[in-house]
This record gives sequence, structure tokens and C-alpha cells, in this order.
Amino acid sequence: MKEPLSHDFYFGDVEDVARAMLGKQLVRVTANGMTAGRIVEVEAYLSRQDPANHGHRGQTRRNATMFGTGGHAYVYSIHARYCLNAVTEPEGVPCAVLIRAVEPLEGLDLMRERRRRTNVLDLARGPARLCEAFGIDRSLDGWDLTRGEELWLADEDGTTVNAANIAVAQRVGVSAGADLPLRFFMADSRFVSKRPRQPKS
DNA sequence: CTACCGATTGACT
DNA sequence: GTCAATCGGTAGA
Repeated sequence: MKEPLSHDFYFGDVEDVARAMLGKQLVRVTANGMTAGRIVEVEAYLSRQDPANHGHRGQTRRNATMFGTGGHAYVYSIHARYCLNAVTEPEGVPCAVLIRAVEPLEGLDLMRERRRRTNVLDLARGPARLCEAFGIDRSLDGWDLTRGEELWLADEDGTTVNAANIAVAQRVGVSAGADLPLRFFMADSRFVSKRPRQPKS
């Protein structure tokens, strides 16, 4: 079974939750079947003091979910696509963790159908790609991730993530607050969307 | 109402 | 490596 992570998981400091989300599973169930993947890359968006955060300038209709309680999905659209976040912390604090990449584990054919791509590396490597592969759109904004229905995060059985395997880098694509080291990813995963410049080998 | 723009992607050199 | 398509959200007239 893929038991959903409890409410408590989402209530810590957003950076801690971001690190803890690595190695967990993203699970999606629709009438077409189940898809699941291992989270390998995330980014933390801090509260009001973070200039890259959508909630930086206060609450609007678009970002209202981020101001709600932790454990809900925040789905926003950008560049004609969707991105998925997990909201953290109690109500009123607009923090969230962007899921940037997952390693496909189950439902690969369904992902291929939705993505119209066959290469596994092209299915869910990138925040908008994984939303397409998992059939996630704005209708899931505000969804309760602790229910264990339709969309949730689960513990991967018997797998623990060694902190030494977690790499830290700057966030991708942000202009304001670009220098902050708030992107966390599995150092050894091929399914990470972007890598910092590699030293010459 | 219009104008601008982004937590991106995919096609192309 | 470079670059333009894409469209909903937001701000401003």
C-alpha cells in the first residue's frame, strides 16, 4: 500500500520539509489508472521575505492556497503549463515546496500517453512535465494531500535517503532571490531536471 | 478593457 | 549551446 503522509509531515520548517520530501513517492490515481514516481528534486519557497515566492506581495486569488494550512496541493499555471507544490506550515504563512522532478516508477505507459513521449527521461523531469505525466491541472489546486485519494505523497517502503546524497543548489528560473540555495536534489539521480555546472572530468 | 510577463518547454544551431 | 511559443494572472488605464 501507499499510505499518505500525515498532516504533521507538512508542518515543519519549509526547508526541512523540502529535504524530507526527497525519496518520497508522488501518487496519482484517476479513472485511467495509477501513476507513481520517486521525488528526486524540489525547491523551497519561503514566506513573505522570499522575493521569488508568489505570496511575497500578499494574497491573491491565484496564490490563496499557499496561505492555507499545510498538506494541501498548490497548483499554479505558468507559460501555459502547470506546476505542483506541497503547502507547508500552518494557515497564514505562504510557504510551499515545488516538486521539480520525479523518477517514474509505476504507470509508465499512462505517462507516455499523456506526454506523447516514450523516453523515460522525458516523462517527469521538470515541474510542468511531471504535471502533464501525472494528469495534474488547476482543478487539483487546494486538494488535501493527506486523504490518500486522487493525489498524495507516500513513504516508499523501506527506503531511507542518506543526507549525504542530497545536493543543494540555486533555484531554477527565478529572477528575484536567485542566489538563495533552496533547491534540493538527489545527487546521484539521472532524473533531476538541471544540474549545476559540472567540473571537467 | 489592454498590456505585460513568468517557479517552462521543446525545437533548433 | 540558443530562442520563441504559450496563456492565465495581475496591474493599471
